[in-house]
Amino acid sequence: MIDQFIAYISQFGNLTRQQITLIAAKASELELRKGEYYAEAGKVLKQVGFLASGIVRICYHDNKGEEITRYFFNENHLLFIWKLFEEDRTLSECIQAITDCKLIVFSRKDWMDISNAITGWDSIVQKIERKNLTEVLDRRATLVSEDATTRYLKFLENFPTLANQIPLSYIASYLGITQSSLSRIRKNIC
Amino acid sequence: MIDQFIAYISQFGNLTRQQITLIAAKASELELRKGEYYAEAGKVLKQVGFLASGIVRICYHDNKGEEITRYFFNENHLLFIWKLFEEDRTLSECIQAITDCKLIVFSRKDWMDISNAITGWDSIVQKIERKNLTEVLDRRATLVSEDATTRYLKFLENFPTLANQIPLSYIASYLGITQSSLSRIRKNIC
DNA sequence: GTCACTTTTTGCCATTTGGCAAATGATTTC
DNA sequence: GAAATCATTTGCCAAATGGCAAAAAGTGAC
Repeated sequence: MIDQFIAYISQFGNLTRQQITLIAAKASELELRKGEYYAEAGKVLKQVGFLASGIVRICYHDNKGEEITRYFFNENHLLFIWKLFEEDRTLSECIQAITDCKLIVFSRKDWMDISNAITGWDSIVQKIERKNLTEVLDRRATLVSEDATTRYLKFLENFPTLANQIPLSYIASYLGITQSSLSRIRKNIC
Repeated sequence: MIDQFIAYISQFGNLTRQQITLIAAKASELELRKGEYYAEAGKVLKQVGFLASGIVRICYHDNKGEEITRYFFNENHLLFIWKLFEEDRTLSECIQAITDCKLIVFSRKDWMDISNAITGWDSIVQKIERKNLTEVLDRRATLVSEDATTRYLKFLENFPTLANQIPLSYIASYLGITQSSLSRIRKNIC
């Protein structure tokens, strides 16, 4: 599983064998069952997490107490990497496994050790962070100006493997529509 | 005007007098008239721009040819700083002045010279980039699940100084609603 | 297979928002 | 100040979406 993480990182910059050994030594594995939380709103994000397999969602409670899904991540994503190095690391959203998940995690300290030991690490991580943030931004931002059917079609494009794996209620909430509207939209499309 | 830029940067990290002199030497000023474009979709972003005064909007054309406003920036923002260092610097959106604007600009090369000359520069810029991206993301992403009135109220919160300075058509497009809906919403609120 | 449980679909109607065109208001130009 | 132009509001009706509850379909345990 660590190989998968190394392969992911290597897309963004080269690592020597020594460096890989160092990273592997710091890494630990984490499994989450469907429904479990990786991180909770109001708490501080304490570790870097790489999703090796499974699906998580980012969600929050709005002021009416509704639980709203803001985003999905599937395998090969660093979870909320940008949050770990902001001044305020308190989360406003939670991260929940919606299928069984396997992760590689690093404590914040180990991650910083790696950063100090490996020249170019920060630049690699910055590229990943930028890619993740702009991807989330593009996918969410364009939803605003679309009607419900187009939103759903975009969801299918953006997350082609997810549609049959997760409850429709999460998808509806991600799209900002009700579950019954989504159901009707699906009927019209198929 | 360069002082304003230095003050902005200094929020994110300290600079010596020497470093400030270097930055000032590389900076140049740019004025845009209302309606002029700072950058256009399909072209490559060639410079770093700091908006010292005025308002710009980010907009694009959807597949029906509609022009859609995706975001606004007012003074004290680095414009699309994250885009300048992606592999593909081709813009999918344009940046248009919607009031008269004053900017400080740096060519990509000068910016990289500064980066090489000033230790810690990259880390300062990274903080700014992260702050900008997460701010845009938070503001846009939450719109999806709100109704039109709530969207407009959030716009007023997020951009308190903008409401009376820019055409309602831009605001409506930013909110993903029609101009007539926005007009009715405004009537109900006031 | 049956039961209990959860998820998804459907029907009915209310509400919100869109589409279009005309009217009003604001701004600029001469 | 009048004319021309642009921005905003309004009226009318249609279309899209929401709210609620019941029905149907799917899932897992025994």
